[in-house]
Formats: sequence, structure tokens, C-alpha cells
Amino acid sequence: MPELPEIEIVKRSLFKMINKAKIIGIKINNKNLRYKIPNTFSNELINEKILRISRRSKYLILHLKRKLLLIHLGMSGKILLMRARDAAIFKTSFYYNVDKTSKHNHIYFTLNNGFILIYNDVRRFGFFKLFYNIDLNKIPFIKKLGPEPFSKSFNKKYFKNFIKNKIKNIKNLLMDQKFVSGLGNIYVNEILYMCKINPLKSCKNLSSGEIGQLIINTRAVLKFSISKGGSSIRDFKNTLGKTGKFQQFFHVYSMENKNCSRISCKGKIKKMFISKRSSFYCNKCQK
DNA sequence: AGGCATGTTACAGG
DNA sequence: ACCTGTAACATGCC
Repeated sequence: MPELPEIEIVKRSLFKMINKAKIIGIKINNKNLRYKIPNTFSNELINEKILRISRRSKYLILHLKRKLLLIHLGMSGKILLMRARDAAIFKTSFYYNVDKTSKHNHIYFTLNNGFILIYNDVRRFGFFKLFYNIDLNKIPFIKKLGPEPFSKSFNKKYFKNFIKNKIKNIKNLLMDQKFVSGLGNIYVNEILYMCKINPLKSCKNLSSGEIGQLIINTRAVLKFSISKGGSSIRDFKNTLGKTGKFQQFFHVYSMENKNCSRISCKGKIKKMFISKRSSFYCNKCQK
């Protein structure tokens, strides 16, 4: 999936284009996402106004009157915005499965401001789920999440306290959404490279300085990626169907056998698997 | 052909 | 109850 920066990019463009718009039409082509879309779904959303759009970790939230629509993009979900008049021009490829990707358009929202929102997801690991009269922080998916990387509560004291009695390696720790929420495989690899820390290093052996560096670089890497529109490896597209640019700045992710990008370092980027996930690191500066 | 892919969860076993 | 690791979900790409 899209990790935190990619969701943030989507959130920003949804805010710009469809905040305060009203949902005036819903069409569902495939209910079988990660959670099956109930038959009542369309009735509950029709004529609802989008009052606010927010992000928590890798989740998008559309705030409606007394309802929250929680959206997760899974591994390959995309939200596309199209002007209704353009959709009409491309009607054949838009509504019918003539092109390769449109057969994975699962949900359409027609909005009263001239836009159509399309949910497209090849692997269907993503989901749309509606909650009534509930605080965002009490939603099952949200309530177990650790702090946002940019929040004040993600600090050295919290970090040190969390890793007490833990035997995890640092890579799996950063991947743990209960520890810090929003990071995934790409960004964890990049953050550890920035910190010059080996992904297998046990979190109980981290120095206080390294913990500080991990917090600083987590924020720096995410922020820089957001400024580049997120990363697109294979799937990620923003709401206009454009790819992000952060992948051009990867130091380690997918860079197996390349030279380390630190000029003074003569190391090579190596690949290994940690908990079944590919991990990339420099064999010299991440000893 | 088979392994791999930005994620999460349910489950088994300790 | 907690912790850890693994398999599964569905599809496409190399």
C-alpha cells in the first residue's frame, strides 16, 4: 500500500477538490473488497455531505453528519477523481471493462460539484467501512494504533519505554503499527539507512543517540517524500492518476547491488528478508 | 513457472 | 493475557 506519505497526498487532493461536496450518486461494481460492502451501503451514503477529510496513519476518513467513512487502500488501492464531463466523453472505457485498469474500478461516487470519485484496486485488499455515531479514536481499526510519527507523543521517552522487555529487531519495531503508525516497508528501509542502523539490530541495544536519530529521520524521510508527491513503485497514483517522485530518491529500497550513495562509503546495498519482507541496507555503513 | 509485490489480520504456539 | 511468527487474502508482473 501506499504508506503514510501516499495517503497524505491523496488526502490533500481530496480536501482541495471534494471537501464540502455532496454525494449524489453511488455505483458499486464489486462489493468484494477486504470486507464485503453491505447492501445498505449506497442508501446510507446518498445525499450525504462530506464535511471534513482527514488521515490517521494509512487510513483516510470522510467525515459525514454523524457518520464516518473509513477507507484503507490496502496494497494497490487508488482513488481517482474525474470531472463528470470527461467521464462522459470516455464513457465506454469508464463504465465498461474495455481497458485493462478500469475493470478494477469497484466504487463510483458522483458528487454535486462535477466530480466523480472512483475507487480502483487490483488486489482488493483495501476497504470502505461506514461507522455511525462514533468517535474516530474509538473505531476498532484506529484505537489500537500507536502515535503518528509527527506527533509530540512520539518522543524518546515513549520510545525507550515501549522497547523495555521487547526482543524485536529495529526493523520490525518500526513496522509495528502499535509502536508508531503509518510506516511501511519502503520508508522503514530508508529511515534505517539514514540512521546508519542495521535492520536486524535488537531494539534493546539502541543507544539514546540512535533513538533520537530514528525519530528525527522518520520525520525527515516522510516529510521529504510528501514534498515529492509520495513514492510510486508499481501501484501508487494520486487522484489525478499521476505517479509520485520519491522513488527517484530511494537510497536503499529496491537498490540491491548498487553502490552506497554516501560518497565516502564504499559499501554496496544488500538485500535480505526479515519476517518475509525484503530489506535493503548498506553492508558498510549499516553494520 | 514460480517468486515477489507499498498491508493487515486471524491463528497457532510459546 | 501477552508475545512472536506464519499463512492467507487476489491479481499482475518479471
